Amino acid sequence: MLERIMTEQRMMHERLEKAAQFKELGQNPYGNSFKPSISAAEFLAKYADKSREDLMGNSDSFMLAGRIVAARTMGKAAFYRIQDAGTQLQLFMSQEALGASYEQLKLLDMGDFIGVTGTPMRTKTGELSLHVNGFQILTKSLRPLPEKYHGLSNVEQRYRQRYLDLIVNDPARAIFTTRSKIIREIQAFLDARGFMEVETPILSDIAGGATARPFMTHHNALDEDLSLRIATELHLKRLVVGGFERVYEIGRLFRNEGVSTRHNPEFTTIEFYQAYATYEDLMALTEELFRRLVQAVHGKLTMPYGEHELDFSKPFRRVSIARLVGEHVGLPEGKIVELEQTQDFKWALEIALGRTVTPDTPKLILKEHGDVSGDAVKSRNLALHLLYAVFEHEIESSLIQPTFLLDFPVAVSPLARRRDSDLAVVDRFELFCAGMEVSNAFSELNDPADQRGRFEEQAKLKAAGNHEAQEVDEDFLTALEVGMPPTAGQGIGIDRLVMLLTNSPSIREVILFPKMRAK
RNA sequence: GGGUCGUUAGCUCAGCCCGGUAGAGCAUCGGACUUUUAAUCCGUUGGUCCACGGUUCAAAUCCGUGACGACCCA
Repeated sequence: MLERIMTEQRMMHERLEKAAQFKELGQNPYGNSFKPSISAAEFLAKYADKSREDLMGNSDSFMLAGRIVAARTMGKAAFYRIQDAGTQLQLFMSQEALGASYEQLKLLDMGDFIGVTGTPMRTKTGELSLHVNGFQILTKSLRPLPEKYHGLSNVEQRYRQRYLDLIVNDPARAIFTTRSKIIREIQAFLDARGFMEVETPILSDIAGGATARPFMTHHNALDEDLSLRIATELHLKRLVVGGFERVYEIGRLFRNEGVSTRHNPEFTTIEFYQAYATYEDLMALTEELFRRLVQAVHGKLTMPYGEHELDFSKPFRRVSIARLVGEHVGLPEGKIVELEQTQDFKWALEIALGRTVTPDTPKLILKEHGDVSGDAVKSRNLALHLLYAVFEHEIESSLIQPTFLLDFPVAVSPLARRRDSDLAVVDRFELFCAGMEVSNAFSELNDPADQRGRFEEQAKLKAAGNHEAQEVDEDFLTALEVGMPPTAGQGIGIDRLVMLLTNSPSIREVILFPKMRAK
């Protein structure tokens, strides 16, 4: 009968049998009464500098627990290896020390959790180990672990059964401990500067604060359609209106778009807002923050990403969109300066043709702006929008070293403050590293009339079929009418930041449970 | 949304071109072994070859469709 059933089921059957045998011996295979007296990491640290001779006859007794990840039986002695919170410890089990219970080793399998008592020792080859004089089953594992040498490399299974990945793949585990550390560093950095961490709604009447298509849902009792937030921006700014002058939120956002190595439908950002600050203040703050993070993760101010070496030690480059495009198409310096100041959208169009993501992108941008003739600000806004499209398609991915991108057109910045000296441009920057946008910041728009106009522009786009455009958020406008102090705000994509700092090529490597198609 | 590649034992993979009884290593199970490090040695079990359809005397293999995944592009 047993011969006919599948391997894994047969293994499970065998392991259930062993669990039953433990019960017969009076040991609960899912008991909960074992209290370790030391962790594996602490144990190893405690005796790290003790030699084999030092430890001979040592009678310090410890209780440790962990999952069995290796077992080598040599007859009357055996070497086991347990993993406790990511640290592995070798156990020396001998018939001499264990007596009759040595036979019960046969009831153990890879993956079981056991509790052991024993004394420190060093083996012939010098490995610090625990000389075990007693053990008990803590949790019987019924399913086999991945293969010990090749481990688990099937990417799909690594993501779907992340717990297996975490058990057997140390680098995967390290990414998530680093992720946690990065978030803690950011919190400490902001807390030390008087910021307060807050939580704002995920369920929104209107999904605003970003250009993205939201997920829709419905509240039954209220019979209301709701969307999941696509940004935390508008709520955080309401809090600045309310007098919390330095706030931040680390939170999950949801955007109903494609899945790729850089996009997961739910992802984490931090947004922070500081009253009486400008985007220039935030550039200085950002440099400081990124240096601190790189230092905390790598212990120095340079770090690898893919084939590149990123250097955070020098002041980050600050450069306008127009200058990068001018350089990209090979304009002489004089012309670049001219392009940075340009109101000549026909010139910009000439440059943009054939250099955008689709051939008709420039056409669509022209259409969006309508007739701008005779209006210097509108013409300049359009020109810079066209150049921005070139940047996105041809230049963005080549910004390897930390670079602040400046002089965004109003058209692509519906929530940012206009520059006093240049009304087509907003006081905004984006930070790029390793070809990725990792941060976006600006002096906030707090003029309710201007904000209403920008919302209305967005609403027009939405009505014309752009699912990513925003709606007019009357409640937010009311808040601005009450009055928001001059403020600067910044958003940082935590997932991309972690990708950057852990040299991970895919966002799925830094999200514990990335979205996979339902099976 | 498009292109390329992939899906075979619990895991890691061969086999596919060129159709002919389903393979290896690890894991499992049994045995030997008191200092191993992917322990070793002897033996053993284990399969809806992603699914469906087609071609054929015969399909893991050739063809088609679909599912899922990875990467690249949008």
